[in-house]
Amino acid sequence: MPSPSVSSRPTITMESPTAAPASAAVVADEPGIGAWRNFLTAHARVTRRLDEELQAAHGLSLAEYDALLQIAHAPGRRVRMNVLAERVILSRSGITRLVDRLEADGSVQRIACATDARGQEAVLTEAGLDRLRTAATTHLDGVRRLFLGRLDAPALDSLEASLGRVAEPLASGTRTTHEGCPPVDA
Amino acid sequence: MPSPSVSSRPTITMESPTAAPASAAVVADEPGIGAWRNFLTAHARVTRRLDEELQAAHGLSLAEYDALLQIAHAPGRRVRMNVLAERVILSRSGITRLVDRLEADGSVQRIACATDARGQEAVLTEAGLDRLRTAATTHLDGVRRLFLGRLDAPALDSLEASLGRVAEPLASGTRTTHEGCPPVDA
DNA sequence: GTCGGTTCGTTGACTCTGCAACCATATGCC
DNA sequence: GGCATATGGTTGCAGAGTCAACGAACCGAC
Repeated sequence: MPSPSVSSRPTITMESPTAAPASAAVVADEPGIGAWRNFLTAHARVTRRLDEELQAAHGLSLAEYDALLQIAHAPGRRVRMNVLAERVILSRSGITRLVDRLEADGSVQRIACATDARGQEAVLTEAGLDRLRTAATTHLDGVRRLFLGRLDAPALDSLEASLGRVAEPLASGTRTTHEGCPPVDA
Repeated sequence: MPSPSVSSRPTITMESPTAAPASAAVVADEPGIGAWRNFLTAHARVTRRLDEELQAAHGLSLAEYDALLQIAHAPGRRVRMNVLAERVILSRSGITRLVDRLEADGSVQRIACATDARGQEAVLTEAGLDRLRTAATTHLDGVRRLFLGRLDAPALDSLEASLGRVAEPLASGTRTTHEGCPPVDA
């Protein structure tokens, strides 16, 4: 996995009034900053751990796992590269390469889109589904242990609502593209 | 910046009882999973945006900003590489390289640790402090706009508490190393 | 002392990601 | 139909991160 990075909290303070050249301090103790920092820290630590576990047990990165999951959820188990990129939150080139890897190991197959000649779809293979299923037990176990298990129901609800409010407005431009190509089979 | 990746939510379901080879579905609608997904999505989207802004306006990545901030906070504005890595949540080699970059642009200087000959400390230069200060306005503005501004005080408190509980237990081994080398100057 | 095991920071090799450029196709307008 | 523009996916390249291996220094037992 890439890597996190935790930040924030500046403001200006004087170290010592008549101090040497090393003068002003930089820290903001604005209210809410604690939440922000914990947000960053929690994310960095938890995802790092989950990624390690997933990698060790199944040779999958979190991003790859997520991609498999997204495809599995899609109707017909196929998704346009386009849409997949947006869901996994990766650039288009990033998705191209990620799907390359998944295709190389047989978890996914690329097919041309029936209605748009420039389109490609990633479809989950049986092998990919198996892979996802077994990986899921590891992953879910980790999520429960490291995240869900630390929080009670009200906290989870509150978290979901709050973070939903944060995430929503940043949804990338209104998607016009349909998630897959039209019904192909019966 | 690296990159996120959002995941989760498996379970097994049959698509259609007597369906073809493409059989089981994978999705878990375990309670709490919504919170987890929003957590991942919110983080991915917000940090991506903040990173872009910081990069565009000041040529700093979020990780670099964070490192500068951590150093600025430390007493004497110097921190052992060691400790810095842990705070920024980067591997040791990652920190070595990040500090390389900051040193190259004059924001930081490396000095030998007085009490431990194998140690190095990163110290903030005046230029680095300026850089941090100007970047801070951009960054803080972004954090307020994209994160803090979406949440009211109780939500922030709850978030801070919840995510604190998540992050805490994952703190890396009890740090014995002191954050900097002993008092060097007056 | 000194010897074995650790810890510190750096380096080399590699992986993953994004950006910009690219070609192919789609779409709207004339 | 024919052209200008936008969109979809891939590719070259560069940036940033990890892991494993390394030398140097520390630390404790003997």
